[in-house]
Amino acid sequence: MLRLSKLTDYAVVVMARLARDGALPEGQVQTAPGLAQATGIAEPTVAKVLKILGQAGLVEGVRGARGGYRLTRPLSAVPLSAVIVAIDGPIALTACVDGGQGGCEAQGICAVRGRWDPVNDAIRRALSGITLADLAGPSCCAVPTMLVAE
Amino acid sequence: MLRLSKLTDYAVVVMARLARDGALPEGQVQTAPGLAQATGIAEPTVAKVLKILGQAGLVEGVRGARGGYRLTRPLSAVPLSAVIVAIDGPIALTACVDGGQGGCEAQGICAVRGRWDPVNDAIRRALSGITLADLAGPSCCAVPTMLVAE
DNA sequence: TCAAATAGGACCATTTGGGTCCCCTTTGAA
DNA sequence: TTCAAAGGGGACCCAAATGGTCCTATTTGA
Repeated sequence: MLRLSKLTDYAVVVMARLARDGALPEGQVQTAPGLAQATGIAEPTVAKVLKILGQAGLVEGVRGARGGYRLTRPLSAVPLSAVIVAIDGPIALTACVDGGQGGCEAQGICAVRGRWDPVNDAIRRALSGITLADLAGPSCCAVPTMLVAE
Repeated sequence: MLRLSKLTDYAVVVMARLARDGALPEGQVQTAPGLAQATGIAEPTVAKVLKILGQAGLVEGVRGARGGYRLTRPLSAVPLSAVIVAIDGPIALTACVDGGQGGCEAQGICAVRGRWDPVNDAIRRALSGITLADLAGPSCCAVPTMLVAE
């Protein structure tokens, strides 16, 4: 189905939510449990996503009591591809592309060897042109209408 | 990694090979075992791929002795997206998009609801602009250099 | 009449990813 | 000084999707 992982989906939702108050560096932080409740995503999962995003530098974690997370950049400065790369790894449609180094066993025969690059580039270009601000939209900062029960 | 399935990869390879002789309708057919040997892909897998491609109308199967498969269109008339859709199903990055009908349980909260469509469109556009001829290239019709041992 | 080849579906095993939990470190507040 | 709240990092388990194989029926040329 050519889908991206749920984790990536969650990451987008969490970051969109994160932009609500503590929009930028030095802004107010939000805790993982709080984000979990606000988004309806299970708390351990939110924590996991935030850890990964932190390692990628997309969010900044503040440790200790009264700690939490904040964005390091405005949503408009975060291309969707950055989130995908952070969560899912490099964008490459096939396993036999660059870096694979001996993955495909039919190298001698494969007629399309080395020709996937234009495809990958096209995908990357499409995903780089869309920012999280495009996904969140102006209505992103509206107050949440409800919280999930359980 | 945002990858497509191996089956799709196989399909591209098989179709590229299929274009070698029996390029078009009324052309010479090639058998599944023959294609398997020519591509280095396991024979049952090749058969499976060809069946799916047949159902999608991308190849035409000829039954009976001396049967086989041939392309229904030249590679230049087959967008990559057609193969992906045939094997993997509709191209949609997230599960919560059109048709999902009640998939996401956090509908009341989700800030990015209904905003993935532009992304999906961008991907579809990128994949529709590339044909199998682009992937196979002029060198596609060169004789295979070797066959895999086992 | 037989053999070759497709058509279709059922089936199993493996892998990948989703999700959870644990312990450690940090740090503000009592 | 102590405690509690929160992030950091990793290990672990389970399940769903996928890859891959096989079996049977049907078709058709020799």
